[in-house]
Amino acid sequence: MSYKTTRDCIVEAADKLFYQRGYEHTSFADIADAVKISRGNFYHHFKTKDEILEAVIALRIIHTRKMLEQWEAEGTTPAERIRCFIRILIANRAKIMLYGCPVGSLTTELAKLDHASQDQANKLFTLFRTWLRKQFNLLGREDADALAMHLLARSQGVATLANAFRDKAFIEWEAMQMCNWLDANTKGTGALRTQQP
Amino acid sequence: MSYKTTRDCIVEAADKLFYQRGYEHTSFADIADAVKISRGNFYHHFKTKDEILEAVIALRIIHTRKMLEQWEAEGTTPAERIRCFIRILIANRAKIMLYGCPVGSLTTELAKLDHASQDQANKLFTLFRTWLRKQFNLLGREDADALAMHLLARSQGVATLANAFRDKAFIEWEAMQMCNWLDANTKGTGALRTQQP
DNA sequence: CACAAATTAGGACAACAGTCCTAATTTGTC
DNA sequence: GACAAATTAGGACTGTTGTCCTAATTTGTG
Repeated sequence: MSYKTTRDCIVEAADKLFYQRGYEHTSFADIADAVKISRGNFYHHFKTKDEILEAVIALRIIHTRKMLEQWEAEGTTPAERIRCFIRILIANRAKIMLYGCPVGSLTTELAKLDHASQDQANKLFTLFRTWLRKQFNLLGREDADALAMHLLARSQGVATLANAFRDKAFIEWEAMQMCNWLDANTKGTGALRTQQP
Repeated sequence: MSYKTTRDCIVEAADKLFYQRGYEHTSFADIADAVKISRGNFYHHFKTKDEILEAVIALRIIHTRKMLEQWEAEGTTPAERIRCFIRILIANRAKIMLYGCPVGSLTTELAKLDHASQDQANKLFTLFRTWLRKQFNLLGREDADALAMHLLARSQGVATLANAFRDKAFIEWEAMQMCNWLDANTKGTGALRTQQP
């Protein structure tokens, strides 16, 4: 079992291409070429391009959930978990410099297209937002949601500028600053260890 | 004199549509409809779509330069001038919620298209970066460029999230936080008045 | 007014997009 | 092995895109 189905291959290829080239600039033919199947076969699995986008977003949501759960397990303190979030900027810096943030660039594009899947794509942001808010809550912060949004915004801005300027050092510098900011906002409450959910 | 030429009308309409719908999602016909001219006339002024983009970017650069010069004149201190920059988030919040930041969303799109005008579009970012760096320099900060990039990144992030969540209060809150951050980084040097350039 | 230049209109053109159909092939089950 | 279901291939179709051509009209100049 667990052989990759054709459908899975399509979604994975579309996921990659939507990230690298954008949704609209990726054609059926592009995806079909990447998976090496015919366009006819394609249509058997997805009736419209919008359906592929939905599947791609659903896949990204699953991956994101999994990642957040892993951070939940890895991080021994809420602050350490939040640092996991900050570190993805470092880990993905090469791709970020080339294509920006997968979440931010998709939501921005769909907003301009006024696309029906806007809300679904925004759920990706909400996943991070809710998760971060939870961590800040565990740290006893009343303004947990504002802090979560603040951190999300900063990482988005870093991705946008790093993409424009192709600046690796900037990503690393700003990630460090975000960790410093986190420490400053964690002082006093940071020693708090949290139970497993 | 100073009647708007057809060319000017085209560039203005394209500027607006590129911002609202994105470059690729805006067609020749869309622009022609907006200006109410025929596609044939269109081609007389611009041989390719890329040429329109170049003209739009050139126009934006001019507008940006003008705006920065105005802030230079308005702001009595570098800190006050930087606050002018922060305040555009507030002033343009309605459009930002609908379409994001004109600079950020364009550079992100062109990066994905691997478009020839990427560098030109990035010049818009560089204009703000250089201007902000200059202000921080006048405040005696050795890390002026890092501070400029930091502020740019934060405003980009705010625009991206405000666009995704359609959250007006978030823009206002974050703009206030940026002003607070500015004050904290201006203390001691802030009283420094600067000469006109 | 005359005449050349610039501008405008309308449509032709090939390329490409997303969509959909039909026939061949493979797969799974009795 | 037989047969139904699922999958795949290849191409047709319709609309749209960017590009380009030609003819008509307007504009400016002597």
